[in-house]
Amino acid sequence: MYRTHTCGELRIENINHTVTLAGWVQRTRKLGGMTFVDLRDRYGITQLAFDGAVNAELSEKAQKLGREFVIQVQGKVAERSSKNAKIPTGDIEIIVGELTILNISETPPFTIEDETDGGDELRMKYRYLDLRRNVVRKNLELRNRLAFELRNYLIQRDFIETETPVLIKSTPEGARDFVVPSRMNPGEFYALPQSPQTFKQLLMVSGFDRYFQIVKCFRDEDLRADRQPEFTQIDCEMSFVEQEDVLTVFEGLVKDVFKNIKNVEFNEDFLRMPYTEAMEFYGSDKPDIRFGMRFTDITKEAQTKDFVVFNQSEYIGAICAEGCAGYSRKELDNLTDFVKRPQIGAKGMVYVKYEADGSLKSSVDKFYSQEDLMVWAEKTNAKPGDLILILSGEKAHTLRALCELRLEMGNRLGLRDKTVFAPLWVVDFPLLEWDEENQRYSAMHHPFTSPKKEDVELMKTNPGAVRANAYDMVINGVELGGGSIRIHDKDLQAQMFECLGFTKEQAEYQFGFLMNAFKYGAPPHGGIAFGLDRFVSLLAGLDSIRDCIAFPKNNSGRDVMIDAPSFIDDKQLKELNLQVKIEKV
RNA sequence: GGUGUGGUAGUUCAGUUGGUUAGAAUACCUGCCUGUCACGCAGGGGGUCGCGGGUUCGAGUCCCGUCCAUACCGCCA
Repeated sequence: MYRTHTCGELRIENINHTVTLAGWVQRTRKLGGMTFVDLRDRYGITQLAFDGAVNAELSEKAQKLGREFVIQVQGKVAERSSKNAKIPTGDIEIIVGELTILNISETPPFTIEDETDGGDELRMKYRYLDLRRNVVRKNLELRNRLAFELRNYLIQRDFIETETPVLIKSTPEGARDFVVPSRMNPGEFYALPQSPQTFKQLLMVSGFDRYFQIVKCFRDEDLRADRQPEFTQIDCEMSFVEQEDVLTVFEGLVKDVFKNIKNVEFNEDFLRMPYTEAMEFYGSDKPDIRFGMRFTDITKEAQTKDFVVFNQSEYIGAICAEGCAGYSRKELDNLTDFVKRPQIGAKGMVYVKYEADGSLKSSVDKFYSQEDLMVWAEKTNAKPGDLILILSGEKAHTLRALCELRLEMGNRLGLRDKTVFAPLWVVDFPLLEWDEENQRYSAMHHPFTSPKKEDVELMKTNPGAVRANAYDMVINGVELGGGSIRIHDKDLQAQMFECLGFTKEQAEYQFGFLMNAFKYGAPPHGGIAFGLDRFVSLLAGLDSIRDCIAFPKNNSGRDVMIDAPSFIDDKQLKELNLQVKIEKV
């Protein structure tokens, strides 16, 4: 038996017990005669004590232990003469009688501490060492807990977890597919699923009624802090439901999870915000509503004088930053530079300071009188002491820039507290969006999303105006999940493909199996999928989803630990009937 | 594909206007130390300044190119 206890469980009650522990050497402290070793495992740290006066040979052996050696000790639990209140096992130590080195270790390239000295790149290369650190392990424990709570909630409500294939068919819609060559079918490729979308719909046709799956999905697109090429979804689908039913079940799930894991209770129903409202007042389809600072459209009020910049703008929008009238020229310049960055691309920023004495001072005083400015102040609900920030230009761009400015001001004013959670549903998304590049409509959500009944007629006359039965769950500006009520009628599905510019033949080639299934009694159905990685990082307050994934990819989609992707040898290529044109390095 | 930031000891970083032998902390090694717990004290070893080219009497520092990392934009139904 390697151990009788873990390194986190011995307490004062265990005094005089003879125990065996095994773990990693966190650190040794040599004080001449006495030697102390911190022994670590997943559960904690226990101090080992060696007295040179009692057993010189054993003490010498202990002094030679290096960091991260794997050892086993047998000894007696003793009360410490000087206790350590910082750790749960701090009242006791092990007076070691036997020491076995199970494995030696090279000195690790970074310290295995909560505050490690290792940088991100190094930690990824030695991820197995990084995972020994408490902070990273705790993220994975939280992930496990979340998955448990989700399964628990869903299974209690008759959802069946069903696996769907990973080797499927490539489709041109949506994200770029990862593809896998088929050896037995020369020249043909599987694709890895971007989501199990069509399979879960087929399960509804099969009568499974309530399905879920915690499942890996794959998208071959550029990465971000919150985007990995393979990521995990909580994929769900239900039959005989309308939008309201889906929102109720999954609002319940989110509430349940927050209560059980974070002890956070949402007593009110989640806000429902139409897409158009989110765009108009937050410039985003995933607004962070932990704070206000909604946009005010002052286009009409601002186009009253000879200020050419405003007069040539399609849209002029303002936000009111409470208590910021005291901002210095330097701070305002800094904000202006922020919105002028190429990523945001505003041409400039106009400010109006509503001074404490009630006067108004702006960067456009040359053009506008106090009375003019007061109209803006009233419209934005500004009070003395507030600062009004104004951006103008082409509407969509300006809304987006204003969104960034609002979030930046939220950060500066400390309004984006990671321990506060502000959930909402964004609803009534457009069914389609115009794709400039391909000069056609594409599905905003996906091609299986149903249009609102009252908008179906518009599909022929004004497709861009059709609203969908689609919804996103957003918390703190993070799109946690999204879904829709699907099309279950083969004719409507055919019409949708037509809207997307598919020929009948293309639709048949890509999705014939689905439309075929719809011929055989498809029930009304809909569902939702949550991003598990984003969910965990939201709960843990992480900046990147990488920190809650055991073995994540870097910014270029590489696994720097195993060094993937990599070239394959000529024999493998030949079997797959593939030729690679790029020279191997 | 684009923009910004970074690359100097095992590691995290500093390095002034281009100027002597490139520093600190930490880790590592040696010695001392019987109640430490981020132990302490003394000493020591450790550098392709990412790579290539250029300017210069002289480049870690300036210029050009390139690679890598990272955040964002495009992209991600």
